[in-house]
Amino acid sequence: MQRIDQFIRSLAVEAIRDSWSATLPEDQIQVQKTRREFIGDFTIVVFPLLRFSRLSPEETANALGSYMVDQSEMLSGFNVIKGFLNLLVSQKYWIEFLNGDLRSAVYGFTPVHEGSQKVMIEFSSPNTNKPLHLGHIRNNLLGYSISRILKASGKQVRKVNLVNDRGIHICKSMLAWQKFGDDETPESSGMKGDHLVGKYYIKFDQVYKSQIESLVEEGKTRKEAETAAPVIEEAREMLRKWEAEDPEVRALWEMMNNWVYEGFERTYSRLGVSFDQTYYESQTFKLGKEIVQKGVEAGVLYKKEDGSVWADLTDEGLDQKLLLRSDGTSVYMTQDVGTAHQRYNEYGFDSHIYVVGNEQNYHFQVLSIVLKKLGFEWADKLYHLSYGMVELPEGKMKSREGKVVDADDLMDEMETTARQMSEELGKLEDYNGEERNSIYRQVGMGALKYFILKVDPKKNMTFDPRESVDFNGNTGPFIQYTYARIRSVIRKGKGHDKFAGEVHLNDKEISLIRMMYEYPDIIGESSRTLNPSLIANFLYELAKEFNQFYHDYSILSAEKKEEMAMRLLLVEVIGQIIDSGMDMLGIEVPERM
RNA sequence: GGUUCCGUAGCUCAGUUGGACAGAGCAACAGCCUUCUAAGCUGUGGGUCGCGCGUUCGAAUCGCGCCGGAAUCACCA
Repeated sequence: MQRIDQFIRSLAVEAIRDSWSATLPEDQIQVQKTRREFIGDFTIVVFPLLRFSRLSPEETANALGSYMVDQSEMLSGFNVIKGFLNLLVSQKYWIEFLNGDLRSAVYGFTPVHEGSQKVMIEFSSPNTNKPLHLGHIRNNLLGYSISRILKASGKQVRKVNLVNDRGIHICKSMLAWQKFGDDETPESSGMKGDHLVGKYYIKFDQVYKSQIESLVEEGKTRKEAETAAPVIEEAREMLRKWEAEDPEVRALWEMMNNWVYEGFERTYSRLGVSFDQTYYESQTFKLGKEIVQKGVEAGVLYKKEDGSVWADLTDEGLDQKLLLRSDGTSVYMTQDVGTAHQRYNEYGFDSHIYVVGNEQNYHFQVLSIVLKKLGFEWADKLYHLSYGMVELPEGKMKSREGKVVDADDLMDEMETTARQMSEELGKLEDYNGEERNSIYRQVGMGALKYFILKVDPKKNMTFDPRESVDFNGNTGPFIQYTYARIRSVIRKGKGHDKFAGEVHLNDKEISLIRMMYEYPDIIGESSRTLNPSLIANFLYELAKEFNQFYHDYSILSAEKKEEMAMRLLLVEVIGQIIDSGMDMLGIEVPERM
């Protein structure tokens, strides 16, 4: 069915040509939806047209309005307030739209086919020395949701994870376990593997700090003490052994990493995220060296006397960036050059998104420039989705001080709150334990996910635990509740939903249809800007509008049969959109709650 | 200091390409369940959109300059 806003644009162009002999492109016509406080569906702003009409704003709007309403039966009327022409769309159009496009289960979605654009998206990217925390949750939820949104807008999406499984930080946990662990394992301690390893990471830090203090007391400067503390020297030694593939160190490393992976797997599965492919840094950290060497030969990079390789970025307003250490080993940047190259060759992406916090803005800025310098024409296909930090009401999270919100604990807490709330309301008493638990899980996770995804990714956000467990207002459970209400009505209205199209829509009904009319644009915009919050806020508005409708009008005891059938259809498609929209946020919706 | 990002109600956040008196939720107060799920709905109060200048018929939105905050500028990742 023809998009009515497009139609309005082209009709307006026609009107302007006929009335004032001016030809202008359609995108010059400003069409917006009419604000709530005025009567109408779409509004044309006529101020920009005054130079063609050479009339007052009111006269221009009136002339345009009467021409357009005369010409088309899709428009049923208009009114003019100041320089704004408010157009009414005919009942017929909205009814056909409801009975046509909106019925489709894939309304708003663009199908993916073989030739569709290929997008690779990297997210999560955890370190294997400690469990996941709130910051990782934002990363994972964003990455996963964006992958869903891209898919919905017709992209072939490949989700990848890059696990940072090697380096000095891992050695710290390993060393502390070796020294103080007494062969403790996840089995023997009953701890989740990632938490167990994290415990030794903290243990290392405590010992390290106390050693620094002793050295400072002995008269060393803090800086000296930080490099000379015995325990850090041991960790460095362990890293050297790791690099030299010392069998003992490698065995320990593998054992502890596997504990972590098992723990991560549980956290991921609970979060509902998954990957098509997982890369491990231990397998990719040497990549990029050859490319950098070629860059030196080609003269776009330069080598210092000590053998280290650098990129000179002063042309770009930046400084020098190291790409290979003097001992010939790679740094993070080198590795990313290598993995990007490898991924492009293997997958041939049209775009590659890195979901990484804004603390790495500089890194990705440099990465693009370096790749461009090296002559890769796909350098501009890389996109850093830079999201803001998650802060607590009392300030920043500090992982070494234990001032973090642990991912697993948080999920537990959300589910517990959902359980308490539900038990208080007592709505699921005829469900068995398993069914109830499933709903507590859905609601708890829905609250958490929505709370995080409703915020614009690029902004820093404050996570207030008190606020996050509030399930009223602009929250995931509010939308889930709306869905459950809808499903309940649908179940009761079965058999009364044969809608023929002979009906008069009231303002609330039109308003709902008009909101759903926008859904494809919302998906498009959120895909273009990689911003799930647009969908979250759209769903909230829709749910709120539905709840008002639900309060003001009866569906199952509508006056006429045809009206009831229309309302059942209307409500069903609202439910479908809530379902498909929440699915893009990675949130499940319950039949009951 | 350089670069990037942010500054909207007491708090948390919306506000597509500039458009009609700046919107929600939470918190506070007052109402609405013998009727489709009250995790809902309705109402009241609450703002110099950080400040100033400029562009424009029109600026929370665009430009410049300040003020305030965040991140980053390692032979760490």
